[in-house]
Amino acid sequence: MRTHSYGAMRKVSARDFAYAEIKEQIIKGTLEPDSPIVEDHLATDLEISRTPLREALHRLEVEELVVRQNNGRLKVAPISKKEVEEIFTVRSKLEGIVVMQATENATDEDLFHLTNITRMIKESLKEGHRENVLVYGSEFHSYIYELSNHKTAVGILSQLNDHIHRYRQLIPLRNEERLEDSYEEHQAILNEIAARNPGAAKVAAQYHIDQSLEAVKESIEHIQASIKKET
Amino acid sequence: MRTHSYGAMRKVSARDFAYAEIKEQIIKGTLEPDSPIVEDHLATDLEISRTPLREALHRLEVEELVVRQNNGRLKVAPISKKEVEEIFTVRSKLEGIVVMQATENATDEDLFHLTNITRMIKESLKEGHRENVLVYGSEFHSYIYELSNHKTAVGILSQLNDHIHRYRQLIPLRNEERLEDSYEEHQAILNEIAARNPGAAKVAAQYHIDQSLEAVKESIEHIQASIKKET
DNA sequence: TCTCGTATAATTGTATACAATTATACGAGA
DNA sequence: TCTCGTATAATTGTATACAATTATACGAGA
Repeated sequence: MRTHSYGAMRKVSARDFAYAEIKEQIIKGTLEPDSPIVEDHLATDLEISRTPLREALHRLEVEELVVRQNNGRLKVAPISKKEVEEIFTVRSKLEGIVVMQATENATDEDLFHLTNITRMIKESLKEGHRENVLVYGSEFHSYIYELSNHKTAVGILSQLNDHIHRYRQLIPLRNEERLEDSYEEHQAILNEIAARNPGAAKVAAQYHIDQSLEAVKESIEHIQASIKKET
Repeated sequence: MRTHSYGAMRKVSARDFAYAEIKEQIIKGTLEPDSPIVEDHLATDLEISRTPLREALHRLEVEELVVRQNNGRLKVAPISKKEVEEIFTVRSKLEGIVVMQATENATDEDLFHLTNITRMIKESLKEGHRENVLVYGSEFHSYIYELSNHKTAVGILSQLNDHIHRYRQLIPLRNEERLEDSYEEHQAILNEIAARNPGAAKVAAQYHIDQSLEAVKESIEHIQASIKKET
């Protein structure tokens, strides 16, 4: 097994290493949708034995990034328009819950931090650093997740976001203005949190997710031929 | 490994057998909250080897029915009031989504079936078969899950419901009238589905879940001393 | 050439052995 | 008696061997 040795870094188990590695490859698209997974090959690639690998694969199967076929073999999960819609629908509601809680828990310090992140998004936009816009956008959401202190919703959101990140990689956004709209939506969420208005913050958060879904759907429709229809 | 042999029954893997068995024991309370889990003992009990057992335990860990301690050993997940509240909050939103979809998909036949289930709940109530009230109540929800055709939400709901069932086992309901109120709420959901009113059905479903939470919270407060506070 | 059957290879599922880690028992010394 | 240290036992993590299942290759017969 490949070992990194960053000073006193906590040694990670072969299982967790495999889980993280395979998940990343699926999200990045290195492992393409529908491509077959053979335990022995993957174990050799990752330089671990099949025992911890199987535990990692089983988890990915439960999380539906990997699916089992009728013949008992695994493959990388296919993508489907219906699944994207479902994921965003659920995500919208959960982000609503989480933002509402975060609004109630936010201290002035937290507001300051969120304001800074939002400013970074704006500047990245202005300077055309599209990559950074996404990075700070994720940071904005993550910070709100932490603030919410809602372990159940956040746990589910993390899983859903893995899937969403994969779709983002696989389906290039068509609408060039989406990033700017998205910034405005973040700003709106922040404003409502700052105004200590949980209900309005919830609405703003849900609007943000719903708009993201619309953008993704539009992109999907453009390349629909290559996307397998929901089974 | 214990094998059942119901005719041409599909042979289940040791892993899935262990998963189902342990989960049931946790939900039923046979395996009590916080009790330690030792792989070797459990493997011996279930008459399987540690390899498939570990895969099952890992899944239960991801689903948070089992938690890992700092020393690397597993124990049955503790229960906490905060967790119940979180689970019900999320469940409320997801049931809303699912009932709304179900309303849109329901055929007259489906309505007929739901009406029958509801009637069974009513009769079980009248005859004092409290056990059956819960059974048909679950059936009511399951049928709506199927109707919704919303794989993502239903998958999450199933996991949440495992936790809820455990709380139900561990925390006896205090409010004797809850079952009757619950029946009325099912009836209300059914009425809105029959009226083909997705929005109203959603509201009715969420009200139902929110009321269930209130009942559970009331019961918890009564035995609070024995319940570990959220960490 | 095409279809089918069968031998062979590939793959998954499970048990087990062993190394690494952590807990426990217990005696020495105060 | 109490505390600490150390030997021993218990436990987890991983690799590997093998059995069971499934896919593949390939030749015989039409």
